[in-house]
Amino acid sequence: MKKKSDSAKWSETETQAWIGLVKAQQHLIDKVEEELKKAGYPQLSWYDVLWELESSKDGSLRLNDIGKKVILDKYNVTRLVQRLENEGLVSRSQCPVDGRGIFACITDKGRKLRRRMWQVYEKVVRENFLCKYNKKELHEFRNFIERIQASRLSDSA
Amino acid sequence: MKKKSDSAKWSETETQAWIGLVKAQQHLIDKVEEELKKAGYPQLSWYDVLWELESSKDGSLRLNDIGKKVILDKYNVTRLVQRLENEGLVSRSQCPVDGRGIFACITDKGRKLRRRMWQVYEKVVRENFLCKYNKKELHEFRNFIERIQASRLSDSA
DNA sequence: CTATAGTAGTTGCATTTGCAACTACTATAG
DNA sequence: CTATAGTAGTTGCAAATGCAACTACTATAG
Repeated sequence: MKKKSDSAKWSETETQAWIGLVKAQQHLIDKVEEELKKAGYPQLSWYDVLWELESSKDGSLRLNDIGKKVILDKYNVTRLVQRLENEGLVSRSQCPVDGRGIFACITDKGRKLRRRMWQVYEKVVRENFLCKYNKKELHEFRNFIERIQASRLSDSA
Repeated sequence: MKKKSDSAKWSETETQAWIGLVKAQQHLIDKVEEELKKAGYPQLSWYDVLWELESSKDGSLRLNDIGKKVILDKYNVTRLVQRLENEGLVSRSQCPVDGRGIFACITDKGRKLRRRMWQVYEKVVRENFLCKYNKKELHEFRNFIERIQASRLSDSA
């Protein structure tokens, strides 16, 4: 009557679901990156930050909050925002209420770039992912995915 | 009667499915990496290569084939295998039939490490992903994922 | 056989990331 | 107010990755 951690045995379905998930997502992301580069645009991570800024009130966020939204360590946020600033895509400013805080604010140039990158991004995702499912299926798919998220959110709570 | 690329508008479900997929997978991978590190083991990419070797005939593969299996550019394969060799986890040898080819062959030490890493890896995936679904759901999930893969395979054909 | 194109793998250089230590500020305890 | 702990952001150094140029070999064309 043993039952130690021979949990090590996975069924075919389990393996395929996990490996499939990893490989499929990697492939999709690689494809997006590839197309962005081909079009002469910067990395997806730049897009992510620009997008978060654009969807925020005032087009600005504190570096710390950017880090949470795009899941990036703080030192990487510092540097990414630095690069964005060098390209004139965002501007930085001190937080008036918290002396430690730094705001990044998207510029017009940043907004324009994001919009152009979106053309490429959205096309890849539509043609390689969204188009594979009809409305009902996509809904189910989203529900499946949400279950993983659920545990993530409660983790950080 | 216009209909240019204002494909740019996504439904809520589309957005959530895509963003959810990306974030969920990123979270899962981060979690695996975190636990591996916490346990004092190397990166997931090391595991991937060791696993591919171990599941191959003779425990060996050509660098080129490793690259295809784990989706890594050739220069990264060279270096990753170099690191694995430095740690005594694989050994390298010339391919007898193709003078350009190099084989990497997993060592006993490599097999042992992979097995130990698997303990950690499998636990994270089970507790954060697999456990969210029953048999039937997992099956459906896999089928959803496979559709993305389908296009990937035909790409490289 | 010779020339030419293609493939496998490596390497130098620049960029990006991870880690740990650091500064500067805020929050809490006394 | 002072001390102490915690948070936001930065930076130096090491490791990893991307890119392009390179070597060495194989495959094809003539």
